[in-house]
Amino acid sequence: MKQLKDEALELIAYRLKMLSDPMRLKILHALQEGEKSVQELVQSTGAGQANVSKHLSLLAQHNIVGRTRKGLHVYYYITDDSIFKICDLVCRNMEKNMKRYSEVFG
Amino acid sequence: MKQLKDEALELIAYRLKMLSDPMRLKILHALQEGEKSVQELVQSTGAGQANVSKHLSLLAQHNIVGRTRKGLHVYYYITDDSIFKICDLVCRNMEKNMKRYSEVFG
DNA sequence: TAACTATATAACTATATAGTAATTTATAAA
DNA sequence: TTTATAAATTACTATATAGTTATATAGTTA
Repeated sequence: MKQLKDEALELIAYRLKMLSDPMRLKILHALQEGEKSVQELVQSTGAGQANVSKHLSLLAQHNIVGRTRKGLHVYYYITDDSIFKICDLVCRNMEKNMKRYSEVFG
Repeated sequence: MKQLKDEALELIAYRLKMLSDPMRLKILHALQEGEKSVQELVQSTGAGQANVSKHLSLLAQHNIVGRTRKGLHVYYYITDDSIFKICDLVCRNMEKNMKRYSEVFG
């Protein structure tokens, strides 16, 4: 087993924290279709513009998304696909738990 | 692409939140060696007893760890191995970013 | 029973952060 | 230039939670 230093654990935790917010996941899920402007994301998520911008800034800082300006619009796109693998893992495990739960309790 | 409902995103986020804390990761990492008592975890993590207990309760609520009492001691063990796959994914991606960073900035 | 040990819980403090409203910055077009 | 629009930032509020101290609970042994 690999011995992880405290510092490494902090980095991992900090990165996972990026993914542990429903609105950020919603944004990332929307970006899975392809790059989108902030406005488009505001519409598709139903969140406020400032809020979406802030989340996107965070995600960009962590190299989870990238940005390109095209005229007035700034388009964001996903640069780290591992996000979706992580979500899949979580989903599969939740399903497994549900299944076990229903087996035990009928 | 699978369309995820808001509720599903909240569940995923809530679960990932469990993994987005350094101390919890430290505890889980220690448990990777095998089941451990609260006391042992207090020692190996250097955290306070109440703090460790609280984190373990949270992890147990989310079916990430299980517990067995043996006399005075309560032993915790991991029930959800996907945690480590998730951490591996995060680690690998951080390495990739580091590499890219050093390529760009020397 | 009483005394002791391990764990859990309650109450509290301090901190982090999601969301919002208002403002600023950046770009485009009239 | 002025006007308009998109995005980012600032300042603020409200909430959640990590950590701590003190206490309660659960189990063991004398």
